[in-house]
Amino acid sequence: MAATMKDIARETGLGLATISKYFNGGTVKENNRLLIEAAVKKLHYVPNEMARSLKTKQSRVIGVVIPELSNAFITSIISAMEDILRKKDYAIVVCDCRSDPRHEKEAVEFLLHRRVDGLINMATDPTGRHLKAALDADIPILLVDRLIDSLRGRTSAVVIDNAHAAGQAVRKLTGLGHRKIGLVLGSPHLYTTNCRLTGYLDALKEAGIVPSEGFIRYGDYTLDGGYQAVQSLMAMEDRPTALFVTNFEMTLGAMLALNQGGVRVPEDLSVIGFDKLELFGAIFPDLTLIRQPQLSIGRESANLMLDLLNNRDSASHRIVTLSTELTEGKSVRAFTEQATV
Amino acid sequence: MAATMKDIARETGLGLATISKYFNGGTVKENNRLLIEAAVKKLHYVPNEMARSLKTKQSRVIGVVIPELSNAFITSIISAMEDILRKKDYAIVVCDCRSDPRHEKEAVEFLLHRRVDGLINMATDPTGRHLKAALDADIPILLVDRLIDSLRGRTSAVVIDNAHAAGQAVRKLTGLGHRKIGLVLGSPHLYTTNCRLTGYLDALKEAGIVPSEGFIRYGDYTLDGGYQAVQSLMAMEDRPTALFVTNFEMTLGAMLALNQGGVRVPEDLSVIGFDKLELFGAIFPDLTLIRQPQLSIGRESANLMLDLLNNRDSASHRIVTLSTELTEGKSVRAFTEQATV
DNA sequence: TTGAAAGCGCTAACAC
DNA sequence: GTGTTAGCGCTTTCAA
Repeated sequence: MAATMKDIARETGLGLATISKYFNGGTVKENNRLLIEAAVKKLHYVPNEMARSLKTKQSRVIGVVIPELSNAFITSIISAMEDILRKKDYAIVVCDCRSDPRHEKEAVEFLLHRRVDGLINMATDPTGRHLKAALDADIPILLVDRLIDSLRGRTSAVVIDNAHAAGQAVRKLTGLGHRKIGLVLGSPHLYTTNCRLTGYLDALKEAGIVPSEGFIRYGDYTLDGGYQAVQSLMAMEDRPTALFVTNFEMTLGAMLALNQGGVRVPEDLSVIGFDKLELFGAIFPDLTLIRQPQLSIGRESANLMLDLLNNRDSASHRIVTLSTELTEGKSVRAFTEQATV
Repeated sequence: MAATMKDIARETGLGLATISKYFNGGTVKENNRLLIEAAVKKLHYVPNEMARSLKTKQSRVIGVVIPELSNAFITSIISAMEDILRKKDYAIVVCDCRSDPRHEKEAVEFLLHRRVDGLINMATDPTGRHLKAALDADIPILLVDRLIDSLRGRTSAVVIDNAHAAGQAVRKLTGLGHRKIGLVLGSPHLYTTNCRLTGYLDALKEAGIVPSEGFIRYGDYTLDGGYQAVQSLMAMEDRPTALFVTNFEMTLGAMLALNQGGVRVPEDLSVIGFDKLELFGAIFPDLTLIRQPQLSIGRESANLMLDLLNNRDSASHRIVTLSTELTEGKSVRAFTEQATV
């Protein structure tokens, strides 16, 4: 059905090689150029990228495996990546593995069959087993947001400085005199969870505060999890005077729990949230929060991948660490005795 | 580098065809099966989907062109689609055109080069010009959420009954005695905007109410647009007693404007919103709203596309219209004189 | 500048 | 059941 280069060769009376050269930016006699262009129009010729890929051994496709597509943090990163990659004529095929390691592994294999030139992964499986096949295939792998210990040196990565981010928040709070600081973390064992916990503990230590297990909750990075965590935190007899919540959804959940529980922010409780996504600003405009640079994460990832693709030989794996920012709002105030009433 | 079928043929001493048959589910002698499997393991053989595509003239890729990836309504549809498509071994490559018709056209061409087997499009360009090339290429096209008049009969589609949806909302309101009903629409000329407007007008007519231009606002389907629209609506001297907002983001914006403006819902104003997305339920749990079945939209789309792919011959284009649901909340009450104070 | 020809990795007749 | 072979649409030497 569809016209091929052969068709346009016949139509123009030229050889295949000439047509090919024309499409690849080679020099062709003016006259022949016109001929070719006319034939292309006439026959609705569309180059077949698959055939080309077979020959060049480059699919110009990057596989992207993520835990969840319906997550604003993730989609904003992907948008930024796609922008850059598509400009370089790379397509991305996104696989949402629903935070299921089994699906994740299948997704990687699926993409490998399709001969993606590279793989970008926001890993669900912290062991990195799902990437074994990709490692074998020797294509560049880029981890985003979450590092995998066992793969150190074998992949590149773009992450934020999680420990520092948590430290920023907690130091802000201790600086204001708070000593009982609640922490709402994501699922245990997740890379970001651990890092943020470390940052929290370090900052407390700095301030000479002995951490209390009771102030630490795991909220699964979900709205509901954050809601529950904060409810239980507020139900303590000796409850925290300040709170640091470590992702977007949980911060939302936390605020809802506080609103519903009649806890005033910052009068009764100082709160620092996480991730300034669009919706957020609108809903809780005055929240103090730690902002991750999603745009930069996406851009850096795309550029790093492009780099990796162009320097296949060198084992040039890098870890890019982006820093976060503390956005001042009005949800934090200095600790005073009365505040805890 | 990567092993090919030839390699595993050599390794096993079998013929190419046998290997191929093995991979395509043909019957192979038990002994040879074992041989092949061993060789696959040993050589890390991974089938090359591109070569296969070249031969079979099927890429098993569906292109998806959407206006915006960072939109929860859209991503929830895509997730549902991907689930089904991937089970049938189809990949989707998603292109986010940022609501820009030029990008949209480029995206379609980009996908056509890659020889996608089908195209799913939530159209930005209402003229449908961007799909011309795809029509020429004679691949199945499926419109989602937005119909394109000029393409009637040449594409399939999955949409909701927009007019009915708006009617449901407005009838609810008129049934409760409201006669001054504000309407916040998306961008003018968009398919859904028009349909929803029609539904609104029809329902008013039914109730014997003469529509007032002043009660109709265009909010661009954005949070900000909704916010502005509602602010201006509330600033009217003779303001509406009820409000229907026609998408998720704008409903959010509307609620924020109302909260900030000190307008009580439903005491001062009855409100019906749109799209029950996860976050929403948590933030405004008691909102009465029109719910679109995103999951079904995604599933129907995937299944319809699969169908189209399998019945290439028949001109079996269909439009599937899904219905919406009115979810009762507490943001609506009967009109009383005092209410408008 | 142009053309002929080989081959990328696979499938699908067809013959054995 | 299995092997031989001819392409799929393109790129890329190599000669002309």
